[in-house]
Amino acid sequence: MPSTSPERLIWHHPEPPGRKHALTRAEIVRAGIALADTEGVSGLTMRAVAGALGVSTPMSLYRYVLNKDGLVDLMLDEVSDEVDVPAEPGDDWRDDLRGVASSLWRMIGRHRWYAELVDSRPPFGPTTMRRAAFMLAVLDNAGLTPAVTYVSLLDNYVTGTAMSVSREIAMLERFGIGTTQDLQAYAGEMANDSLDSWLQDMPPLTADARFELGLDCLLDGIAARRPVGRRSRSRPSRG
Amino acid sequence: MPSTSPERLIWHHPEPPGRKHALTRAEIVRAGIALADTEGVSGLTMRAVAGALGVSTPMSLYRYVLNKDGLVDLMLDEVSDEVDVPAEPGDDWRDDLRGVASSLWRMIGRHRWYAELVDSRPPFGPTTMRRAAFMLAVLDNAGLTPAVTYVSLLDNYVTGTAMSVSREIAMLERFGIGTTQDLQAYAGEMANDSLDSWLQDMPPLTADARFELGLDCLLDGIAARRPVGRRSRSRPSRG
DNA sequence: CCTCCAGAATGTACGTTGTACACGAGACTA
DNA sequence: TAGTCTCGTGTACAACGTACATTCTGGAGG
Repeated sequence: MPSTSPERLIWHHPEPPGRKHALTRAEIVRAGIALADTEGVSGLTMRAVAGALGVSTPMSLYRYVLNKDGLVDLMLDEVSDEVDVPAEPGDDWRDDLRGVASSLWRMIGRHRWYAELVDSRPPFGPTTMRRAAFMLAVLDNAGLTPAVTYVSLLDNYVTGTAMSVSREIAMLERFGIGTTQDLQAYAGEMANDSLDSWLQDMPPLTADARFELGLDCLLDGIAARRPVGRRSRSRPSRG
Repeated sequence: MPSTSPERLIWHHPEPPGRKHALTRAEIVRAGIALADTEGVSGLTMRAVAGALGVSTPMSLYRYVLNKDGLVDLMLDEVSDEVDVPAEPGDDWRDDLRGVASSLWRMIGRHRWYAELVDSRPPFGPTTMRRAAFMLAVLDNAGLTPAVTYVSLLDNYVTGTAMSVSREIAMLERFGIGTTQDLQAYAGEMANDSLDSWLQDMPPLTADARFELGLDCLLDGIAARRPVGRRSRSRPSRG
């Protein structure tokens, strides 16, 4: 149906064979990650990455990473490798899913740009797909279906919550709105002022605690949908 | 703590008093919404909005909407008004929350750019806050705490799921990846090929069905945390 | 050693974006 | 009718991604 020819993805472009003093794809990706960690998404420009590598022009990078989207894809997949994914599902599917989701959550805490960028790119990196495969196996072993939907549900929950936290941080940094009083100032001006009383006892929950709470809610809901009398299901092994 | 002076928000800039042949803030916002509906976020440029209004230069708009972020804030709040928010909580907190979340979901379906933009802006529009106030009242009446956390949880779920769907659509449009076979082609190349067997029975669930499923999971989890023996709680009324 | 050439880095340039600034035309007030 | 305020315009700039042509360089063949 799409009339234009499809865009190219970095996964179809292997790194060019290196010579002596050449740049490396890994080096560029590392520099991009470091830059995004410290300067945020808006600081991640091709010129800045080139500058961080001591290279005078951004055009040098294009040989290695295809284009900026390619660099972003590689960065996303690189930090995805920091997520702990067991080799095999364990005894308790809840523990397995909680573990992966929490590890992803902590990774995003170290790389806040991840949540902002992941939704704009197709999630086809190898480590991302490894995580998905693990979660699918866990759900499948537990007989929880539709497994693909649940994986997407959990992944979206983690990144969505991280986005929400990022927005709160940005609100504080960019608009100076952080305290309950600040919020009341805004709320009082424009909205139903019954909001005030709720904002008064805003949750003292940390971001981590809110994350855990929502994750438990989701897992409860998934558990409630487990077909009765169906403890596990085995997959046909493939050659 | 922030050293730079905080950015200005549109909510502090009332519309300038109009004269005869002047533009209107509402007109500009409508044009922006129409443009984003048809062209997507990338098509939403100040020049394009000006062009759609028959105005020769984008600078004309700046008197009315402060800057592009201001326009986006106004657009977000304008379409938020399409969400059905009852005046008062009803009998069943689940129905109330489901209703608002579903209405928000349908609104985002009509304005896909909403999910992409809402996370980048502080949610201080009047209609957005009205929705939050209603959900807080519902949760509070039902004795479900921490209410603010649950509101954020539900809102994030809706927008996060919409983002996920948007990404799938973009994948189809931009990369030509839509069918199960396409996905397998990518998965097979780079990842654990046990993925293939799961992708084979990818969910025939529609986006709407997936949304409902996840929403029910969340509501189940929230219900499971309701303090026993605590049916409802009344708020002190305020002058 | 020198010569040569592919591979690597550079410099220049273009189109697009948001938006600052100064100007001029039109409409309301006196 | 004269003056002032409001509003739309035109020009311009910095920063972005990146296409293209050019220059540099390091290692192989003589």
